[in-house]
Amino acid sequence: MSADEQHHDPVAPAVAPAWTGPRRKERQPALSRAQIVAAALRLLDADGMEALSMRKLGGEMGAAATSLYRHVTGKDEVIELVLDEVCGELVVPAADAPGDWREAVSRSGHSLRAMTLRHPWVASVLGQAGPARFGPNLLRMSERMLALFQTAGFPASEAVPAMRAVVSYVVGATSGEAAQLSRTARSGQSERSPRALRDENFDYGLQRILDGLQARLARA
Amino acid sequence: MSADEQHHDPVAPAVAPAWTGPRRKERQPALSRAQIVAAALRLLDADGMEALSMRKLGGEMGAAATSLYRHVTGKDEVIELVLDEVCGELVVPAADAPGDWREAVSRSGHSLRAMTLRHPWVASVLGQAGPARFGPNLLRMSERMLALFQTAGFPASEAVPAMRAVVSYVVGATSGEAAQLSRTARSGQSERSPRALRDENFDYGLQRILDGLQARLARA
DNA sequence: CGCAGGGTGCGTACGGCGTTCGCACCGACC
DNA sequence: GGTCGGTGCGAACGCCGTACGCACCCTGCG
Repeated sequence: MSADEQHHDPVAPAVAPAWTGPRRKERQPALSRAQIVAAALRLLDADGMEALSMRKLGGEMGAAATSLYRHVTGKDEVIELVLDEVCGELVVPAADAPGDWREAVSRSGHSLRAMTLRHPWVASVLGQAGPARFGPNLLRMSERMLALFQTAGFPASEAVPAMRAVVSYVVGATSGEAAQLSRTARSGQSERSPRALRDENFDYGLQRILDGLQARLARA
Repeated sequence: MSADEQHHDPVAPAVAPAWTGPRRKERQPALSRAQIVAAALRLLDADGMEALSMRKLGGEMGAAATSLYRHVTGKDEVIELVLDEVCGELVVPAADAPGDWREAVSRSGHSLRAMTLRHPWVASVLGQAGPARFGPNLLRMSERMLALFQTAGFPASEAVPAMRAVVSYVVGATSGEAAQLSRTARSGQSERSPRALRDENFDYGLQRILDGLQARLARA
């Protein structure tokens, strides 16, 4: 897993040497996997899912669409890679003391929501088909979150459903928010409901779920 | 709503009368809004979201793609209409006695999940962008469900977030299920987790949310 | 120093998509 | 019988994802 970890600067044009001079055209410096992911992320964040096409993605880095296929199997893989990239922004506390689980899960849920609202296209990916295969970042976050429930004391048969309850709520709630957000963004007008109220409503549901899970845990 | 209920056979060439004889081609019998919705539903249920194109939809009823635009503004409207059509399958109990709210909400949640699993493409619509405008069926169901929370005794400021909590969970959980389901269906192999276990896991999360909401209600 | 060979960019092309436009035709109404 | 609104549709436009093969460059070897 995790092929290359270069990643320093995806745009740096092989800086200094005058080179032999590119004969035919401005030869692209690299066009690597990492650069493709960075460019795709730029397009997605700027204009959403429908703005991501292989042609535009190539254009974003001054290359032709078909060149991308040397580095990536297809559009699906690009989306998988970008999704895993932004999953690196997630913050899931480590499972230390059993007593901290509620606060830790709450923070994780808010972190997932915040990431999705920063990158509203994530909702389309998560809500629609879900990732076919989990990337390393997403996998790591899932395992960390599951550990939270396990060390909290949930029996083996309940840890997974409990985690799924929280994640499903966050994904469902945030998908709706992101859709509404990008719709108002497209139509230009200002938000209908202020941010503070949306935050509050989200937290209301999350706390009710945690209440239910906590009660269940106490009864064992 | 529900313009005409002909529908007998979308290919039948206006059976009995010799007619004057269709001069140029086999003239289609009607091609109405209701027929378009029915044909779209057939395609979607059979082969999922990616199988719905205006050309295939036309072909399904023996017509050209462009003919559809006489009855429908575009593909988006087709999807809106079909979504609202299946929302007619939802069962949301009426808000009678305040004490029945938990059972009623639970039934509503299961009904939404069952409908979505019967029509897995619904998850793509709900999870991705959500309906831009609510159709009459969806609107009616939303109002009925909100009434459930209001008569249960939730204060005005909490009824909406409480409902959203339940609906968000159901949508999020079911999207994941539907995606996994259609993925295994496409790849041909049998289901990885048996139906009974999936039902159980879904109900676990739903009951925890209801526990949390019930506790909140009791504290007021 | 020359040359083979693999990696890489890209032009072309194919099939499909949503949608627009103008023409041809039908039934109904005056 | 003539007109006129409604309707189906062929052609076309500009997108899309992707397969294929050619041209080029860099590298490593003799």
